[in-house]
Amino acid sequence: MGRGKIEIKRIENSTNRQVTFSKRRAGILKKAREIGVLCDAQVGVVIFSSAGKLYDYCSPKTTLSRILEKYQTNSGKILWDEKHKRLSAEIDRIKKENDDMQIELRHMKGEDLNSLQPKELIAIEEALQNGLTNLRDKQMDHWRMHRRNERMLEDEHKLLAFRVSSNFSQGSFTETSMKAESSLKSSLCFQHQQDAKLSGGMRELELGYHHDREFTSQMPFTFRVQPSHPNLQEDK
Amino acid sequence: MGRGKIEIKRIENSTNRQVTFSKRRAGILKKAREIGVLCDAQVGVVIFSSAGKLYDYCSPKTTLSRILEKYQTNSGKILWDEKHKRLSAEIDRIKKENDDMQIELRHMKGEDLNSLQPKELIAIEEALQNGLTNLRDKQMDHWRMHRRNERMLEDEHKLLAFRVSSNFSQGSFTETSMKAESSLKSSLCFQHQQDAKLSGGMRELELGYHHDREFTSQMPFTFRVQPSHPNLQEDK
DNA sequence: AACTATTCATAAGC
DNA sequence: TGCTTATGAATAGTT
Repeated sequence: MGRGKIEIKRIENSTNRQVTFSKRRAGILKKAREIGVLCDAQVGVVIFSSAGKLYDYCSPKTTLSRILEKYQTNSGKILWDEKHKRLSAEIDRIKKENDDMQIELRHMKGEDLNSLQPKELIAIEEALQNGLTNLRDKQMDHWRMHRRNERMLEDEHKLLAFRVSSNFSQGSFTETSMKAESSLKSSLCFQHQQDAKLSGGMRELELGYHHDREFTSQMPFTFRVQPSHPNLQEDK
Repeated sequence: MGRGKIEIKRIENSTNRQVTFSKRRAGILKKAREIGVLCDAQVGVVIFSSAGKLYDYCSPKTTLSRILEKYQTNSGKILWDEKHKRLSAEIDRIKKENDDMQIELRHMKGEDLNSLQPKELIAIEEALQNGLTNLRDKQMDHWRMHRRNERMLEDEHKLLAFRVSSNFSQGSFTETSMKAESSLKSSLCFQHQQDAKLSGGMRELELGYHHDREFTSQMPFTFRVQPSHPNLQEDK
């Protein structure tokens, strides 16, 4: 389509090649635009001149990224770089891990058990039983800590009550009152408090329990016991 | 360039559009090939029809990947960024899901309970208890199925034994022996077998259990019972 | 799918 | 590069 027919082979004259490139490039991009409009197609074109200059076209309402993404899902060919491969591989890996855990979790909740063999059911039963044992141990720990803390506060309360009363009656601390206090200390399980002070943050943790008024009602009935001092007042 | 000039706008007639698409697509791909040869250019073309079908062209001696890589370094635009971000976001999302499940699973196994509040412990305890209940229901189902199958086989065995013995003693089935068999059938829990036959594939399933010699040893001790006929021989 | 009348793209020349 | 023009290619509408 020109003044003469040309053979389709590399144009050796560089100027000529450059001119032809410009004309044909414009032609292609125009055609690309046209087919997009006429036929409602999505087109992406990337052209590099022999000099390495870039020209491109992409249908409006989309991006090269999106077209290429679609290209990949559609063709199965992978255009992206190593990093993306790694990301995709990781997604696949995590998804699988996820599915496995989901299944295990369902099983632990007693769901979707139909496909399992008796042997597998036993394994799950053991896991549940084991979990329950561990959990109840932990609950027992909590409970003991709570009880110990309660006793400590009781002791402190008695000690303070003693100090206040001797202060009122004598006006100051005497050797006698100190001695009496010391004796009171050892008669109470005061050592608990010393232990707690040594273990730093533990103290706060334990006090935390005391302030949680819901605690007792939350204890499972298995561990709920009668208070040893039914008349002890809660501090307000 | 056809019988008449056309306006560059979407062709409404779908057949027409499809035909035009085919023609022009071929034209573009041909032009792409030609400019590559004539002008020593590198070309990549991706076209999606309105139906979503993919057509593409890429200069020989290269790949779309390489062209697009060059596109990115040359244009500064990063084609993958969008996709990359989405992948990373998805990874984060799945990982979080994963972690949550991991934690839940640990808790269900009675691990890592230290940071939990008593209230949370109770919730887990309930989940475990519930799981155990569901699981044991399922085990009970299995067990019942197994037992039923066992009974059926026992009955069949008795029936066959009866037939064989009357065959030997009388040489053929007499009315008397038929009557006796009928009476034997109703005295046995033969109805079970009839039920099973009605329910198609169930029979195979149940027989499967009988062949699983590990079954009994796998039953949790809670459901393991004494055989009702301790002297019944297993078939070898 | 083929045909063909037309329009379009473009090679060569300036 | 841009413009012109002759010519071959592409293709719209038809069969």
